[in-house]
Amino acid sequence: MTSNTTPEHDPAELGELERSILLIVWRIGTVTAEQVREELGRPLKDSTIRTVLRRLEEKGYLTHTVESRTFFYSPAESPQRVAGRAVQRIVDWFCEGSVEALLVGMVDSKVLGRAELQRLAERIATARKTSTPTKKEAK
Amino acid sequence: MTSNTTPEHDPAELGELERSILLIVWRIGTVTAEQVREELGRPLKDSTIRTVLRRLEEKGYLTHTVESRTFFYSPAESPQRVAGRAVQRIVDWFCEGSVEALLVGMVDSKVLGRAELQRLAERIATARKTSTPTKKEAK
DNA sequence: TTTTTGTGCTACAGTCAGTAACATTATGAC
DNA sequence: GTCATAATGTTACTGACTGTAGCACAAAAA
Repeated sequence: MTSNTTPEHDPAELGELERSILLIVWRIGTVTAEQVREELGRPLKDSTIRTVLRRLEEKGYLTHTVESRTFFYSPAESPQRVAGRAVQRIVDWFCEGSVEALLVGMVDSKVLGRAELQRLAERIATARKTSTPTKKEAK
Repeated sequence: MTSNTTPEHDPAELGELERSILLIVWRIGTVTAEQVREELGRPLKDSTIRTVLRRLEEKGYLTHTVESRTFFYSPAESPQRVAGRAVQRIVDWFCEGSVEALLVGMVDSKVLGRAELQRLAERIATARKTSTPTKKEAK
């Protein structure tokens, strides 16, 4: 089995608060704990926010840099990429690895219509690589 | 507020064992606890299996009928449908509701290639409605 | 009526997210 | 140099949920 240890973080394993905070970071781009606290509607203690930010980093969603003793957190990956992997997992678990089965399921459960699917596929297929270039490095 | 308890089960909130068992039910169609135990490789107590089956039913994944005191569990929904909703959730959470963004993300994170996407879209768009009609009743 | 077989309830340990207090340390003011 | 300030590091508690199972009870079979 070559011990395929590709734990890679697991998008669904996020709690409500974690997700809220992650969304904020994704929206704003780079933030401090204080900023996050202001953005969140809820009155949470400073340490709470920082704990969650740390956990998000441990889980691989964020990275941080230090600037004169202050932590600045940034996304480690674009939301789309995370979503993409999340979907991969769903495909593996529930569709026996078949993306097609998944797409069928999406149509089936009204997540998107057939026509829409085709239209999007078309658009994406012909799209330039200009979409969500999290990093501009060309491999 | 009218106690908006629309928990709707949450595909990602399944544990390992729960998922294993759910997969078995999906594969076989209708099973008894005993059958499940045999299918599972692991040596688990009977009560364990039944507890999990019950929880899966509570969560909405399974239903059961009783036949002369024996429980027969069946899927409440097709895996594809469940997967479809799971994806919907991902779209809502990570892609701000844009399925397109998700598809882009999938392409982006190599879950599927552009060409493949288009091919599948084509196929699905022109497919018969023959896919997984879990229930044919229209409510 | 005794045995068997299957279910109904209850429970306990482990993990994890939500939440936070308290200790520590680096900065800058005086 | 000392003190206050601001930020981080450490640790912890609670509740929910999953894995796992024991035990009492009822119905069917022997």
